Amino acid sequence: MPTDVATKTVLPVQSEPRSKGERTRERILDIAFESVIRKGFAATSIEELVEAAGITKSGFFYHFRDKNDLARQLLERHQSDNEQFLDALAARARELSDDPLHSFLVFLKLYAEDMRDHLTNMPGCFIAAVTSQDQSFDREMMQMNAAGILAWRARFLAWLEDIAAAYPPRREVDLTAMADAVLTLSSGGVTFAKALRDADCIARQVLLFRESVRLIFGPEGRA
Amino acid sequence: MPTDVATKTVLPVQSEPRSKGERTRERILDIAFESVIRKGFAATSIEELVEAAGITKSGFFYHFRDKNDLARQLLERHQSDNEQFLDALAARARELSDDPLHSFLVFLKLYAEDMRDHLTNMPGCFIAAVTSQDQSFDREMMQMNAAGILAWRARFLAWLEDIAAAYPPRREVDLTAMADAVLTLSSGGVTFAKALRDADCIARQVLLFRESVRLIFGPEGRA
DNA sequence: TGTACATCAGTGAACGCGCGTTCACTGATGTAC
DNA sequence: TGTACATCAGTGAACGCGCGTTCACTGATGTAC
Repeated sequence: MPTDVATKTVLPVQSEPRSKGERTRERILDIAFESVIRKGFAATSIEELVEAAGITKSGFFYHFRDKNDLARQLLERHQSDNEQFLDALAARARELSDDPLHSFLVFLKLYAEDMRDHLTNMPGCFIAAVTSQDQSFDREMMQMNAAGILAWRARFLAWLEDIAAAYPPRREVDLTAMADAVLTLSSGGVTFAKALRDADCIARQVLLFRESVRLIFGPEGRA
Repeated sequence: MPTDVATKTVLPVQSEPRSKGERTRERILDIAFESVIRKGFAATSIEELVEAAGITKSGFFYHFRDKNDLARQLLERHQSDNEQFLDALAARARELSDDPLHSFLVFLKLYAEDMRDHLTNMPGCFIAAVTSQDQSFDREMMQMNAAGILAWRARFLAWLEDIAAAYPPRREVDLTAMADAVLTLSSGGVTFAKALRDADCIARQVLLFRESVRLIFGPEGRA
């Protein structure tokens, strides 16, 4: 079961003895995150959040300056969780092989398997939820979101360049597009999976992509 | 310029002399569609729609039973527009070649080029907008949405099965995932493109997918 | 160890605004005889 | 060709509800001396 370790890293194991306020704040964020993914940000009311969290509305405003601040904190936390998640998965993959192509293929396999289990806690879904409501947020939010996406791109692009150096593909290939593909597939896959109520969709997209990575860089794709 | 024809079919050329009410209704739908994609459905208010359309709120309720009815009509129109769009593109592609693989590759090329131009009027974006707000809609909406997606899948799956019959791929390949990929890429691509303000993203994803279709079924992918 | 004060983590009541929705009415256009 | 009536495509005013936000206050916990 090589996925066990990766699986656990999705929820960072922060067992720090946080303060009461901190715990409440995190609880609100948890509830809000789930609701934003289910219904979107605009359709998520503060009233329902505080009811679910067991506090009053004023309690909410003790932790968040306003609703936009909630969005900001939500995105911030999601991005750092995601970074940790990717780091852990990539580290595990690299641990198993020094070869960049091989470890990338392992990474995609781990990623796909993880997607199968955690529909909610996924990279693409929150980005999709945020982006699909673009104009409701302020510029800062959109810049944070874009920056997060560019970080994904940079991370995978570097990896792919390593691969391309070791395994020069026969045909010219758009490495940036390949780097973007992982997130694109996740995001589109979540949409698909939600609409069809079939969590498997994302994993299958990732595995299909994995297959084409293998074809592009593998012996079949080379001269 | 082989895309010219395909391009025009995005907006069905219905020049029927529609009634005044019909024109107003369509105008509302146009404005609403654009706003839903920009901000999401919940964040789109009837008030702003009627102001942009130049009528009063009561005028809106003459054309739509309630806000959910607007969503339903929006999705209905979008789906039929999309079907026409795909039909036209597929017909054009098949016209150029009898070979299923070749015509599919042509189709993807036309599709990619079309995506480059029409960020707004795209397949994936509305589905993403609708799906990301799942729980705000009634069951009927979600079933319509799922049905539309399954129609996409069926259409492409049939095509891919034709291809696989003519060009048996060496490795076992998940044809359903491939069929879903077109829409997944579009949907994820729009999210990506919007977040990064770079319309090219989608086209590049589609072209990358096209490359892997070529590899999977092409001479490199076969025994 | 006890007291004074400060900070934390909220409560409770009230606010005004905008939203979706309703309802009685209307002027323009279409149809029957 | 004119009149009576019906339908179309809306208007205008009002509704109540829920939303995000504010503000004065509070009981529990932490810190200084």
